[in-house]
Amino acid sequence: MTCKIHPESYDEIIERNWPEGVKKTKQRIDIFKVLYANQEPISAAEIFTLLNKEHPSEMYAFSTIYRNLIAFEKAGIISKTVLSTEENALYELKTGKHRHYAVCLKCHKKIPLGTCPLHEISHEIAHSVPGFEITGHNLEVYGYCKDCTP
Amino acid sequence: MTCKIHPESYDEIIERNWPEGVKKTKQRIDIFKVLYANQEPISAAEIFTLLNKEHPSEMYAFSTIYRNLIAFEKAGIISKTVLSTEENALYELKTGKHRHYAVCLKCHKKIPLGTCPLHEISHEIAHSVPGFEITGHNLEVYGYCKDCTP
DNA sequence: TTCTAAATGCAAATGATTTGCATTTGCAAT
DNA sequence: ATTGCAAATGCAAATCATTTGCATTTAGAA
Repeated sequence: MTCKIHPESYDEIIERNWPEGVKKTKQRIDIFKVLYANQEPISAAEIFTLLNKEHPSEMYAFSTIYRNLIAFEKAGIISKTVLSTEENALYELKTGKHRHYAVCLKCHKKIPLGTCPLHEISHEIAHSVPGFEITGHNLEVYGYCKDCTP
Repeated sequence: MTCKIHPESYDEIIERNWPEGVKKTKQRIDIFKVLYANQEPISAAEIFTLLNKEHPSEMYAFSTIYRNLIAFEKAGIISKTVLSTEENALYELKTGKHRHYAVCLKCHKKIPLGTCPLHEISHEIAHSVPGFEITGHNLEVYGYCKDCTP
């Protein structure tokens, strides 16, 4: 949570959230910034476009972006999501609690569900597949957002 | 439901389930049979392998399989599922009610959940994204099946 | 400042899925 | 049954997201 009286600089934010054992490079810092600035999960292609638009002189290679997204994911600070309604995988900084989205089929906006609706019924789900050890789940709600109601 | 006294032949099953306006070809019928015989959702690659193993003399092209899966999906008799834990899209004949699976991360077995756990809480979900018109959802539970518990 | 393992950029490889096109086939009208 | 034509097929080539190999650059420890 940003504080109005002592606003955090990116340097401070990065300092405080940087994962242990991950070398700080210009590219990684810039990818982190894009993820931090984006309130929605974002694709590698979008990160690529943003970075190369923002820094027209430099080059941020696709492979670098993918490799670093994998590095961040392994380090545990971002999560990767694959949605059946999106052609690309999406990445976002972890917020502590896992999150699901309502995805607009038209404009592709992603609206976070306030809470995980499965949390309260996790016992029943576990009960319905006896002998199966559940380690996680994915949920994707789709339809049309307020601006795109057909 | 198959009847023991008058077991249905594939011909009868196909006759009764064939979608309106879809031309019957050898390849389509064989793809249908594979889908019908499989209790689990199956990938295009698996269908390809099964068909070409079963009919070594003929050739079932990948493109034909994909095109016909699309045709069946458009005709409304199969559903396509994209799981974040599987590299290929999966297809299955529709059973009337939609279904979700617990997917084993090791052996990739898919165990159907008895009921959709979201059905009973659909109001709350809808309520949590006001103004959003929900048209569907995907749910994927993953972990380790009884034979693969680590 | 020096050194080395790790990170980068680029181009080429991958792997699932799609598409173009020439040939074949289902099936409706004869 | 035969014919005709739109639709379906097989094949190869194209896509498109993602990954990988390799020569070069760079972060950061010594």
